[in-house]
Amino acid sequence: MKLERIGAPNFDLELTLDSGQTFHWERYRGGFAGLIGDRAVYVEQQGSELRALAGSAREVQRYFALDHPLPDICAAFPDDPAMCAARDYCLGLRIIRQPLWECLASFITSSMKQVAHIRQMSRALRQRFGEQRVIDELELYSFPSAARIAQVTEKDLRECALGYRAKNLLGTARLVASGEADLEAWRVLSDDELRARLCSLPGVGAKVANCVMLFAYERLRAFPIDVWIERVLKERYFARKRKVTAQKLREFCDSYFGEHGGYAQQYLFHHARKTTPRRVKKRAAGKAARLSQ
DNA sequence: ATACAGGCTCGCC
DNA sequence: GGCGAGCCTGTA
Repeated sequence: MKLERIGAPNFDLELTLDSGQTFHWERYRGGFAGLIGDRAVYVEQQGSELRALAGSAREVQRYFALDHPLPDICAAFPDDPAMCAARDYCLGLRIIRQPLWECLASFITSSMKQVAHIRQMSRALRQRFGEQRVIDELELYSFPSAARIAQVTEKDLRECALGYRAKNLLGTARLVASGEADLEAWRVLSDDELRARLCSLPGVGAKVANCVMLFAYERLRAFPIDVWIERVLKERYFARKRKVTAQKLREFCDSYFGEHGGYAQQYLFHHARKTTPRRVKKRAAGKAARLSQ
């Protein structure tokens, strides 16, 4: 393989790909293989450089958001213990720029699923309905377009283990394929208008809409609140409060974390997910089980 | 085995 | 308009 060198200071490839933003990159040789849009890419990290086999270095730079001023963004985080711990843990984690449809579709399938499950569904959809791309000695499959998914049946999607998500994905694919939901045109909308449009799609609520805004539409204020973040916020920012409503959390996040709230969220999220000891989770589950007997 | 996951939606109050 | 239950499936 003949690899191209791409300068990538303040970037950690593995950390970024393992932070729950995207669900299809595979470890390959010393790096990762995946697709950027329709193009197969191999990329590995060597210190502050990437070595890539890709059609275009610009696409790689853009996808991994190497232009984001990461040190400035991190320096502007609120100065509190939870945030500082997350910042130190997540050095080089970037919010990437994904294709709109792929990101939207992936997060529609993510509801009530762990990362491992989401990856399986993504793989099944790609292998059945995507287009094959070969890179080095590896066969990859692109994420099927909305038009392609709009052609298949709910049963086909259920065979990809989507369960009740099949109906939502199909419904949204049809709206996008028909042009009724024009994802590209929505780029010009304000955050609030964009969120409202996204939430009008089947299978998309506030959480999924905020993920798509953050990971595809480059809305760096967007702050998805899932069960992990909710736990972190309640423990670290509302420790003494008894009752914290969803709306209170929402208002707090939007005002406290500010302009780059999405980055703050991703750092808090990843830190919590990777440092919460497994045995604590198990113990909590076991305790609940015993209590219910 | 069986509870539970990185939610959305609908029906009930 | 807030709250709870149901929805599918793979994993621990």
